[in-house]
Amino acid sequence: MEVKEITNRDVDFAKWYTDVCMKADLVDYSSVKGSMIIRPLGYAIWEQMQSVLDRMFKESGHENVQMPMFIPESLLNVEKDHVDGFAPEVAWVTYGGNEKLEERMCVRPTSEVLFCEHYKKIINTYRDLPKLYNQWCTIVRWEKTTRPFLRSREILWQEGHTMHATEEDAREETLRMFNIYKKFQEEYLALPVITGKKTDKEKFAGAEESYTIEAMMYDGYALQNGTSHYFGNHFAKAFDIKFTDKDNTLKTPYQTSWGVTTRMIGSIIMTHGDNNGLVIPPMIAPFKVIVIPIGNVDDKLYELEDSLKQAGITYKVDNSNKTPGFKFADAEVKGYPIRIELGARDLANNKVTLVRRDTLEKIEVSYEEIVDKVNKLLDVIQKDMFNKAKARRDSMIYEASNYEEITEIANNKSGFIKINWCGNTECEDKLKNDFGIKSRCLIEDEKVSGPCSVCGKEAKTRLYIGRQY
RNA sequence: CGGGAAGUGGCUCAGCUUGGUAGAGCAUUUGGUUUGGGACCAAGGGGUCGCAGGUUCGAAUCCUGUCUUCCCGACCA
Repeated sequence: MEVKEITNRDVDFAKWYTDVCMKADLVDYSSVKGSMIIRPLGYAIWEQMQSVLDRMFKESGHENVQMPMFIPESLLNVEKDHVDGFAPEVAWVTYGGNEKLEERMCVRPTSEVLFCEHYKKIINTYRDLPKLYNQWCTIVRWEKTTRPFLRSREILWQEGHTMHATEEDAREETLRMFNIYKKFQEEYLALPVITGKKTDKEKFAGAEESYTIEAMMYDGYALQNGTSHYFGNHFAKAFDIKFTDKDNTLKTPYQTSWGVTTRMIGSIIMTHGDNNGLVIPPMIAPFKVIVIPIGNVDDKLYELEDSLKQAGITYKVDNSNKTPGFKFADAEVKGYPIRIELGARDLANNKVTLVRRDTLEKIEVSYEEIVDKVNKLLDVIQKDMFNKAKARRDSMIYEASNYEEITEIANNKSGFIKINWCGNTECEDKLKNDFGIKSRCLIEDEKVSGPCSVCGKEAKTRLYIGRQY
């Protein structure tokens, strides 16, 4: 075991990020570009995310299924916008063994068409609706530039695909899942996310409306952390999915899809991490506590383990023969929310030392009150992490009412900018060409006052813009 | 996919210019001493130099191709 130096976060943020991924043992590279090996700690974090989200999905009536990983070319081609959006980045299978396939198949980049093909078979009457399916799987998108968790070719995710009898139901579902994502990321991941509708230019290929969860990283860049799409009945029409409604007429159902990926792990790293390494929010931490025995304290250690188990607090013990200093540093790199220093010297006075990972504050408590203090501290850490991230995010949101102001901010600051927008794609293109800045999402709860901050024509809406990963 | 940099024990790197058959630190193993912020002593093990061709009597070193990683850009979750 080795704990290595981490690049300073403020000197080289990109390198710092990679260092944390590698040195906290979250991932490793494989021999295939963009296909990451997710190591035990990284995967354990994903499993935590999965278990919470899966419960939320099931509580809201969804069922898990598993779809094939291959999509015949002709099936992918059924919906035009969809193909156009994904064709450039799909991987193709052309041989089965030694035989060339009659029709090539892509490895799913997303599974809309597979669900539609299946829904066509199983949806006949309004009694079959809604269909609320989800699957946990991997998808493949042949990205050119890849980075651990942020952009890979093989992506571990969850995709929900639902069919509804009415537009209202489908729209409601789109927002329901959008809100579940938002709640999950705020409450569990301690990410102060910005949420809203995507502009037409930025919405999902084939969708009528896309809602996005945008997190702001430490460096002010945005990371799109989840999306929920309302499809209307585009796909249903393209796939000729029909059902007999109560009024005995044939109708086309309405569809949604929504997904989040292991990219959320990247968000946690880049939002909460510091120069000592990873900081995992307690609610999602696979192990809430790391116990570091110092000297011979075996009796008390077994006792402590029993109390932690009884209290349902997940923990690890570092029993290696490294020096305490080494173990402290290692515990910090890996981001355990609380470290318990169980030392002979403290115990002689009936004390132990708790150390918060988020603030590195050391707290002396009596041996008897450990479990109680740990439980309270976990709550405090979770809240403090959210508030700290929110304060930082808020301090990096700017306002611009005209193009000079946008230019000034874009050239000198990092973060999101709120602007007025006329609704034309040309203005988005201009921002992208001039500054590499893209629309994040519409701001629907703010009134427009003044002209479009880009072109000066009449503004229709408020808009968040910002650079992204 | 364009521009740049780099691939040598597990890790970080030296050696390459001027070809002669691989070296350091850390990690690791064993024994011992240690233990409250990245321990110490001693003795070991481990690589044919990303991969594939080529030049040569001889290639880590020169040439070509390719793969991977990092940075910048374009594209995208």
